[in-house]
Amino acid sequence: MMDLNEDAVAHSAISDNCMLCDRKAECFRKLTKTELKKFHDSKSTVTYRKGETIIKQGTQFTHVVSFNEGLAKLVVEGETEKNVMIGLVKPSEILGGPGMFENNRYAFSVIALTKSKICLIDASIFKKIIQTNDEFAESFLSTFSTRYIQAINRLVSITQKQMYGRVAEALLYLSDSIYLTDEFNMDLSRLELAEFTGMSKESVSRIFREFKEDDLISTHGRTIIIKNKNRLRRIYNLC
DNA sequence: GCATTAACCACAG
DNA sequence: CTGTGGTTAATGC
Repeated sequence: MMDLNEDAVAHSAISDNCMLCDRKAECFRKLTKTELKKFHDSKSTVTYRKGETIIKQGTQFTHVVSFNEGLAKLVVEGETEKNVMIGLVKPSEILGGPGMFENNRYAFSVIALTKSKICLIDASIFKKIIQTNDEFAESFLSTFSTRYIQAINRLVSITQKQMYGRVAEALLYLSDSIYLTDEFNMDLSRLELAEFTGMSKESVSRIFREFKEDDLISTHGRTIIIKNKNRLRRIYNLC
């Protein structure tokens, strides 16, 4: 697994050449030179700005996405105006998902939260290599499964936990799985935190205020400092 | 009944 | 977009 600390970022390189690129998703490291060249010859590299839609739910499944730089949210668009956020996406992960084998439509949307760089890979070539290279297939299945489990966990949290537990969960997720530090710049708006926790944005605000009053966290602008992670964990487990 | 949980609304910054 | 206060409805002692 690649980490996000400054050193790693500074020393890793996105290359236009797939063979040299340090940022490609894990499964591509299992490929032979010939296979990798097939991807290289057909891929396109794209940069998205904050707020741009990288994958739109419901559209034709034409490409698999290698997410190589930035931060994005993975959301399911429901019947109402509100989205449900399954989780965040950071480098380097392969994004495709269930639609590729099911109805040939993307099952969710992916939206950039910061400037992001990705590679678009032809889905038919991707599927072909899944059939011929089992190590590649297994590696892909592994990240696929991680998302699947995450989606199930979101479902359980949103239906069974109460608000304090869900906000604590969001903070722990950001700190432990995304930013890998207890002090970070919050890239999610209150509305997006509401999408993640399945709450109203007002309730998110209220609980943030209470967490600040209880000295569990502090904020300076968009910076969040987690001051008492053990108590947050307790709240997550109990509520 | 009364307390708790949490969404919706209105409004100010 | 963010934060607050008031209102309201459902659920649980």
